[in-house]
Amino acid sequence: MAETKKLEIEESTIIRTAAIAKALGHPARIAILKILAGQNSCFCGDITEILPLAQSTVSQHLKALKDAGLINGTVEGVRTCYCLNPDGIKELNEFLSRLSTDLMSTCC
Amino acid sequence: MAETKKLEIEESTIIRTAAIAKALGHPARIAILKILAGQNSCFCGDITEILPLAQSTVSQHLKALKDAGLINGTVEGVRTCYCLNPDGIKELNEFLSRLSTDLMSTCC
DNA sequence: TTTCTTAATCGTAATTATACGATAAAAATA
DNA sequence: TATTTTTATCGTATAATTACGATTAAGAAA
Repeated sequence: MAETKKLEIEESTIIRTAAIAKALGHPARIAILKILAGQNSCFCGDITEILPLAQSTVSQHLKALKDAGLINGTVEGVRTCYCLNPDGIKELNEFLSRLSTDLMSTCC
Repeated sequence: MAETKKLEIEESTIIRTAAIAKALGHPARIAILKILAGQNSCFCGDITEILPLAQSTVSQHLKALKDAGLINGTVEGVRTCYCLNPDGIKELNEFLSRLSTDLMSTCC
C-alpha cells in the first residue's frame, strides 16, 4: 500500500515534470520566458515586435505558458500584462533540478 | 557585430534548450530516463514490461531520447543495451539549470 | 458616437507526435 | 537448417502542434 501510494505520487510528479518540460519545448516559448525575465512585465504586442511571429501565434504561445502555470496575465484595459509566475518558476526549478539530480547521481 | 554574434549564440542555446525540454516533454520518456537511471543498462523489452505501452511505441520513445542525445544504445547481439548518455545528461543539467537561474534571478 | 488599438479567438492548413499491429532483419538457439 | 527471440521499422490512424490571416470583443481616444 505504501508502495502503491509512492507510485502514484511518483507518477503525478512525472506527469507534472513532463508538462513543464513540454511548455519549455519550443524555442519561441523559451524566448518569451527570457523576455519576460528581462523586464518585470510585458504586453503581447511588445513580444510580437521582438519575435518573427504573428500576433496570433505569440498569443497562442502565451496561452500555453499560462496553462502550464509558468506565467501570469493580468488585463490592463485593452492590453494584457504578462509576467513570470513565481510559483510556476519555482516549480520549474524544483522539478527539473530534481530530475537532473536523479539522472546525474547514477550517471555522471 | 559583437551584438549579432551574441544573439546567434543565444539563439542556438535557446534552440538546444528547447530540444532537450521537448525530449523530456512526455511522461513515458521521463519514466524511461528514470528507469535507465535506476540500473546502468536496460533493454527495450524490459522497459516494455514496465510501461503500459507497446514495444514499437517504447522503441519510438527510445529513438526520440537517443536523437536528443540523452541516451546511448549499443547493440548486444539481438538486443540493444540502452543507458543514459553522461554528456547529454550533463548538457541537460547545464542548460536547464542555467534557464532556471536566469528566470529565478529576476522573478523570485 | 465613431474610430482606433490591443489581444483573444476562430477557422484553417500543414506538419509533427503518439500509438498500435504487422513485418523485417539479425542473432541466438534448437 | 529451422525456429525463436529481440528490436527496429513500416504502414496507418488519430490527435496535437504550429502557424497564419480574419474576426471579435473590449477599452481608449477622437
